[in-house]
Amino acid sequence: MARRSNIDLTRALILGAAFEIMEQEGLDALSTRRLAARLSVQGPALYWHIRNKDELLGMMAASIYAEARAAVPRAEGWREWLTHYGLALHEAFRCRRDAARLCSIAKPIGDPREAAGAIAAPLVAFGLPEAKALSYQASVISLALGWAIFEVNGPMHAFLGSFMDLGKTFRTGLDALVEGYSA
Amino acid sequence: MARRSNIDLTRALILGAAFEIMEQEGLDALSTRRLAARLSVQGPALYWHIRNKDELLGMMAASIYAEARAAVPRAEGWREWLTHYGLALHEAFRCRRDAARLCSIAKPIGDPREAAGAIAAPLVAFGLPEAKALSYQASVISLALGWAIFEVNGPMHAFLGSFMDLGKTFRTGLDALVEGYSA
DNA sequence: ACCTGAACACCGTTCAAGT
DNA sequence: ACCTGAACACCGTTCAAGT
Repeated sequence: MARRSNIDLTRALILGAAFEIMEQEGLDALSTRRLAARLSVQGPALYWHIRNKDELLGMMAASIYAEARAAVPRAEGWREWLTHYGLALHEAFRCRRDAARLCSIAKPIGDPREAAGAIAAPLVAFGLPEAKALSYQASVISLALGWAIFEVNGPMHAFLGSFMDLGKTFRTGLDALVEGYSA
Repeated sequence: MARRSNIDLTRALILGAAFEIMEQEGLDALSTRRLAARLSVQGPALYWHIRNKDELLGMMAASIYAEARAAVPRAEGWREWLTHYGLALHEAFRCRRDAARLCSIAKPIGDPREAAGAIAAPLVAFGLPEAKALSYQASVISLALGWAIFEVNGPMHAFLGSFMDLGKTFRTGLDALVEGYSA
């Protein structure tokens, strides 16, 4: 990635650079000063474009959730969709370094009612009432996030990995959860 | 809590003070310098007793898990125990301020094999094989932690709370998970 | 053995000033 | 409109020196 200069900063540019730092050096290395340096700019310059670091983290988390939703393959029923959504989230939290940690500290951005509608939509399309759709998804997200947090925590990963296959065990739990909702 | 002085520092004293700060001022306020100040001592003094801040956080997390395990009432079968364990964890993560955030970043301390045995014991006592016991508990812990992380995140709590009853929805998910394991 | 003082290399954020 | 320089109030950790 060549060093830029004399190019206007934009929120998209900032978001991209933030992901690059998080993936290459980890969430702890994502400081406003380093981020600015990668954009060939001084630290305070960022504050013209973003309110503060929390807003940036919120944007990053929203982008991760959106990507996972988009990665869910076409399903034939809400059970199948929910399972694949859980798998996609779990994958997203693990493939992008520190994504799980990021999503656990990020504050939501945007309008709740709007977001809720968009989140529930795929399940509502299969005939589930919106309240149930949101309830089911909240648990699936929680399970995926909780698992990913442990898997992404280096020493905890080693700890758990010493007596179980993490991927398989997550799948077993996810299947049990979806199965339980069917009953 | 009267200001101490001229009293030897011990790991127990440090742990207690750390919990006080976390509960009263939040995890972000738990810096080594503040912790030392509360113990009427200079920052570097802590490093004689603990290896570093990570070790301290690990001790705190272990203590939270142990407390939740101890809070589970007598059960008549593994399903009942598992459900109450999930509820106790959820409660522990919510009643102690920032406990969920702490547990999601804390690195495990101590010997894995030893810990695994202790963790699995209650379910093994009900006749479950250790591998299953650990698998079931890992998912219950993940679900409780994932939920708690969202509930404990102020803006996220408001966001989710605007369209669901958090406590009830967690309970529904936990029941579905345990039900699913029974099938 | 246990603690202090001083230092190192950082943070997020603010704000006047520059262009 | 957009960015810089300087500053404020912090971090975790190390290490020689004190007692």
